[in-house]
Amino acid sequence: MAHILLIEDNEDLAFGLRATLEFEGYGVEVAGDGAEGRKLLHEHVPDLVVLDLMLPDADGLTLLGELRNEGARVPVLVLTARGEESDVLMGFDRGADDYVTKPFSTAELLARVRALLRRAHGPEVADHLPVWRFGNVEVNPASGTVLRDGDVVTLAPKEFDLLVALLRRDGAVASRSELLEEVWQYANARIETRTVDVHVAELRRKLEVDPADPAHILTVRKKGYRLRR
Amino acid sequence: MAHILLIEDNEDLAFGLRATLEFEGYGVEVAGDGAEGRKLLHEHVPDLVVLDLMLPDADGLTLLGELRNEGARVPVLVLTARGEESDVLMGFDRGADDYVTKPFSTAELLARVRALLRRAHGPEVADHLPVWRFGNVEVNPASGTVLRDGDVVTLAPKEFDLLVALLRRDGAVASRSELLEEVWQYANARIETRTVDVHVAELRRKLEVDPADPAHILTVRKKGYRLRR
DNA sequence: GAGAAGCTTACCGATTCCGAACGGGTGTCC
DNA sequence: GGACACCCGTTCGGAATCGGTAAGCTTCTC
Repeated sequence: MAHILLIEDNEDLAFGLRATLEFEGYGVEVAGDGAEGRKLLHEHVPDLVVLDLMLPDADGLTLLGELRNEGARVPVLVLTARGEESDVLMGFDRGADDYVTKPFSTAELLARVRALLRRAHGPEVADHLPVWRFGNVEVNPASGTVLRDGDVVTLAPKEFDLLVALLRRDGAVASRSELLEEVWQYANARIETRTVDVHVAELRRKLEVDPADPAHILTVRKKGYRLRR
Repeated sequence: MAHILLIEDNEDLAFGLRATLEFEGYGVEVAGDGAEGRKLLHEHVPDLVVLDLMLPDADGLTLLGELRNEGARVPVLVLTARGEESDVLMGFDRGADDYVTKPFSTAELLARVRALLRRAHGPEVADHLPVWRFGNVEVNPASGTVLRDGDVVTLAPKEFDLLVALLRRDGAVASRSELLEEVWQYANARIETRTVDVHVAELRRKLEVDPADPAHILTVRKKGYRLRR
């Protein structure tokens, strides 16, 4: 999993970007100002830095200059407001690898993130784990997040593991004992428990349009459960 | 295709297991004793080993111990007779990944084979089950679904298992007692029940164009039933 | 100590199963 | 060809099984 350090003082924007990047399967750390960013950079070098130039304290350009003076080769993607072209040029001078001007689309940002990661690390880092979709649900195994109609759905850990176990079957039936072994780490499970059923019910409640008549999380009588895309 | 090495000294059982596994789409090699198993293991490392603990010569446990001492990481599924739990525990000590106790059902063995392969190689190796067709019917054992003219047909569990049992015969006749043992797990089936007939009738009703004059699910008088593709 | 997560229990409705019974079909023997 | 024995198809209803779910308990975390 590729790790991204996001240095952004606007809390709302930081929150949204973190969610977006995490959902795409990146590990994300957020720094609220230049000082914190500097600290995190020295703790753990990420695979990519997303840096807002308009920071309150030290300001992003200074940080960028420091980084390059220290010889750090981590790719940096700069966020800047439109009409600050002088800033942008200065950013390139000091070693930014790419930039996007606000307001930008999520798709554009992600495309540039992927491009930078691929340039720096090759496709294996940029093209991370797949995102699974079924119906109106998107599941991101790398970040552990699930979206339904674009909204985050909170799943308990076991629920998430169960969902992934079903997804990994790619439509094949998963028996209760297989699931108990895979998700619950039971050894050689004989089924005298309804645990799986109860958790499946909770998944349906959270993810199905009509939990009583599920369209995707299906029961195969006498055999187990399977997930239809 | 996943390759399985079967180490089993009972010829009848070995024959049956080989047929079952091959029919499921696995490549199967059979060793009749521990020495031969050792030889085949060194010639070509399989994706999975199915090992009967009760071998005549060296005995399975020794072989298993040797395997692990050599650092081989191939998953091993152990077959053992019921009531040999001490053997089983020793098996786990020496590195068996799972076990089934005899007598076991075909379905259970296959489920555990799939589970082990999935654990070791991921779903792409485990779940490449074939789809069977006859007439306008398509049977997908992985997802437990049956299509007729492209539409889903709902089969009861016993009906589905019966259909699979007939398909497994690949056109050969299956006697009522064989079917009772395979699908119904009757011990030594004497036929004083019409159960098989009733379920065959239901299959015909759901799958045949003209149930009264079946084109595929055929009666062989005095012998049993067979499925013509 | 409040809340969340996870598991078990218990109950209900629905499906499935299977024996019993009957009737139709088939082969055989005279 | 006719009668008979046997084999198979089919229907039916009670009983067993299976899965959904609510409720409550325990454990763990913050």
